[in-house]
Amino acid sequence: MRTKYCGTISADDIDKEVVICGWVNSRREHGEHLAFLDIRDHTGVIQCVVDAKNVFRSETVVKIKARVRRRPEGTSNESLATGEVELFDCELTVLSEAAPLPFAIDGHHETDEQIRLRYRYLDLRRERMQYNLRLRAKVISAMRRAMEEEGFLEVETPLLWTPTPEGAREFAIPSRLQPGCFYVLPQSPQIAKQLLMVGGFDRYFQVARCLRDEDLRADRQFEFTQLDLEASFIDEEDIRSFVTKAVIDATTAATGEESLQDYLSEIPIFTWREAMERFGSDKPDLRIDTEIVDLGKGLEFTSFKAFQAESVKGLLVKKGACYSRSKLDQLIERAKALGAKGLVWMKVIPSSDDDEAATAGDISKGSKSLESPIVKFLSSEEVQYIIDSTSAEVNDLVLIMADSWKLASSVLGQLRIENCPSKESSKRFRFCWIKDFPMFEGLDEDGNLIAAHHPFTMPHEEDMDLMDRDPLRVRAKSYDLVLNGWELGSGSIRIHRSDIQAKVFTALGISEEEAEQRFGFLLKAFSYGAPPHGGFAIGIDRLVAILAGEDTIREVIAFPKTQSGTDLLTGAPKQISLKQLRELNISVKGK
RNA sequence: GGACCUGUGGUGCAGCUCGGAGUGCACGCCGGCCUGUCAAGCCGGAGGUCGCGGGUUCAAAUCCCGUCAGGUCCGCCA
Repeated sequence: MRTKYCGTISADDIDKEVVICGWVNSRREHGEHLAFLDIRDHTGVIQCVVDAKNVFRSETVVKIKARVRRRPEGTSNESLATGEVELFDCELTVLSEAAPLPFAIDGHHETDEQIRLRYRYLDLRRERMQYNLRLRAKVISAMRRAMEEEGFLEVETPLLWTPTPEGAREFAIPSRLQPGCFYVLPQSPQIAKQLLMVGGFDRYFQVARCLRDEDLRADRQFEFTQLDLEASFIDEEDIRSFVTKAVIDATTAATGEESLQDYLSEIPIFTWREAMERFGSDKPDLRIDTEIVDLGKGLEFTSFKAFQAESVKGLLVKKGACYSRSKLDQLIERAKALGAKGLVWMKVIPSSDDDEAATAGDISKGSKSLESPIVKFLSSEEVQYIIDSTSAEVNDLVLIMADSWKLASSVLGQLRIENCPSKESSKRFRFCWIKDFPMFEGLDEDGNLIAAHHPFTMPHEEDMDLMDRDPLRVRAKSYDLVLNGWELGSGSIRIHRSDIQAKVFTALGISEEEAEQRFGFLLKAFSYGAPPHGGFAIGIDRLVAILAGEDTIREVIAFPKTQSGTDLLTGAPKQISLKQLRELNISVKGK
């Protein structure tokens, strides 16, 4: 039907006849005998010279047979890739007329997301979505290639799976042939891929759709896509190297910048404990340089009651001394909203000769003064210690929290993200690994431990003896991949020995009968010779969103749902007919 | 389940604090003019349940209550 894409026509085509197809992007009329139509396809735009009777409304789909010529002297358009040439002698066929559009395709102003989603097919025509979805395809393609180069085999697993009540809420699918019974859509192919390991496919991967019936967020949809992988006879480092290759290849393919390889290939690894200590988060944003500082040592014997806590930590806010009193009050409120009892601030200001404020105390060397509601409760050594530990300079602000280790860390970690500037640098993509997560998160109402991951995660061998004595200190052989403060994926080495599995089930308060009922088929599979194995899953939507510079994964999904789980384009979810319900043996209660 | 933000011709915004006639800007749409524009330009026109419901008031886009939709977040997401 066509011989050329619009955006690819160049001076090389001058005097040639071409046939193009596309949408009317814009038109400029100059009277009866001269008008310009810009025709657009996904490659770009080309100007066609026509007469007025061949002018059609924007977004009309046309086919144009025409000749290419150099534009007349002085009329070329340098801001257009095809701006040197134009089509003339146009034989124009209207393939499909367009009604006036609800919003403009050319993105000169933002359109409300609600309207974009209602007319998603129009939104998809826009450059932003064209770019994002093509970027997504590049990323997935690069990942597939990376996995295949490492000897991984792509295997599909069922969407209609069995309920394994744990973790995320599942979507249930009623069975027509087995009345009253349900399949569920998989939260992830976790168990299926472990069965593939038992089945001897020792390197598996899949671009897998996962489904979780949980509340939606900017980085969470009901359905999302993972690069899911699992391998046998490997250790943690092997998994990290497979995943590293996949994400670096994907990033390089997406950006086209080979130069990124150098810093990307050295992904730092933090233990969970270390990440919490230094960044106050298990998904630290490394684009922010500032780290949380432990002040426990120098304040060990402080007489200031509020600082007599399990943990005292400080956060330096560069140039923060200019914060107003109300801004500081907001910070304290924010800390309280995050669960803190309080927050102490300390401004470092230039010392002045007529310094007489009751709240200000001189520190040594005379160049710095402090302004803080609590400085009078601290010794000058303690104050100096805080200044030195945080490397605070004149015009900086120090935030200090005394609380439990976990709370002090996580609250300052959140304040770090909200108040400390991230560095503008060439290192746009800051990956890191977090490993050695705690095996258990805490206790539930019944006093049972709560698994931090799924119950098949292998504990560290050297922590096995803690399982009975101090289970909360047991570290798991699990690892997360983090990019710019987003959790990109996680994985673990799995338990393949029944004695360890039994211990973990016991710790979690899962009885033998219950384990048998929930995962019996998996445990049975493990009894017939299961290889040591482990794996990982990378959130592709999140990765692509970050690579595309988007704030939500909806921008990299063709047809996403709203926060309340509806599809504004189709109107789903909808009621189904009584006939359908009868076939499924389902009756619906009124609201 | 909870907190906060948004909702004004087809689109994007202003108007809301301090109530006074649906007032304004840009784009689009319709008609006219225009032979080198390129987000063309010029002239004219049409287009509104100010999300919806209630309340306060002589008077509500504006203040109050409720509700719906969209978003951000908490809870939730092994």
